[in-house]
Amino acid sequence: MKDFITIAKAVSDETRARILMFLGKGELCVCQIVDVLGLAPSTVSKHMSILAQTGLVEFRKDGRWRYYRLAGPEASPFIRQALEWVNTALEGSPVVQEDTRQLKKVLKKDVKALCERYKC
Amino acid sequence: MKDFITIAKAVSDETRARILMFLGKGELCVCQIVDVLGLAPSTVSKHMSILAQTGLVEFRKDGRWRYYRLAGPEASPFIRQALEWVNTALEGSPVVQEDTRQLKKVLKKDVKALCERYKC
DNA sequence: GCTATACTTCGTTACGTGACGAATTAAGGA
DNA sequence: TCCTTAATTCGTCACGTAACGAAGTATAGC
Repeated sequence: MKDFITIAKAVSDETRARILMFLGKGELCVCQIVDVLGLAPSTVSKHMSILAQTGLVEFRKDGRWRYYRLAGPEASPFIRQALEWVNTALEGSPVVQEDTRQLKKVLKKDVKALCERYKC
Repeated sequence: MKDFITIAKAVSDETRARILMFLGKGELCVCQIVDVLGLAPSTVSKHMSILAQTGLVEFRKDGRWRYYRLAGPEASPFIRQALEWVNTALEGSPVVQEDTRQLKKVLKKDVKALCERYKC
């Protein structure tokens, strides 16, 4: 029960649902996610740690970067079911479409260029 | 998106998830649900109105009683998918099993007898 | 080692939400 | 008509949570 509630709460935040949708297109580092969402890095980091703790996403470290991706086929069936539900419910949603557009822009940028935000 | 978040939030409360599980056994009036959960009628009423507003449950009025049931086949596909997800995730859960036991006791009682609570 | 930088953790603030009892509404029955 | 009662609505309180910036951690490059 506890696991279910944790996953359901993780999914029921709009920002996290958006992240799950555009993360379906491929793995991203935190600074790319920050750029798509337009939120503070600390906020995004918190969201990613919540998603990772539930098992909905996984990550790999590469130097200073941390790349997040959706949980793979080895994840528990009901994690998979949750991801499928989110996907079914949200594909075609205007918010998700706009995020997809934004993601394309972000992917064109050099990863290094993204980090100018930290120089402020 | 908004609909999805509303439904996900509705489902991500433990009390409401429990209600959805034992409501699968058949329709119940509010006072029966109150008796299974052991919560205040006002609290249960609020939960039911949240569930009804999302479309996860429906109700019919019969005199002073209001009978709630799970959404039927005519509900939107992704409401159905949500209910299936909850069911898959929670069937066999100890909390749900205990509620099922409690429900059996409640169903043995006369509906009138349940309402003694209001006389206190 | 030092600096820069990608990310996380911490502390604060504002807002959302679940619990309850009291008051209100609606429907039977005397 | 008045009373009882099933259920809801309202007001309040405590707690959870999402946002941010500041501070801390870890890794790459000089």
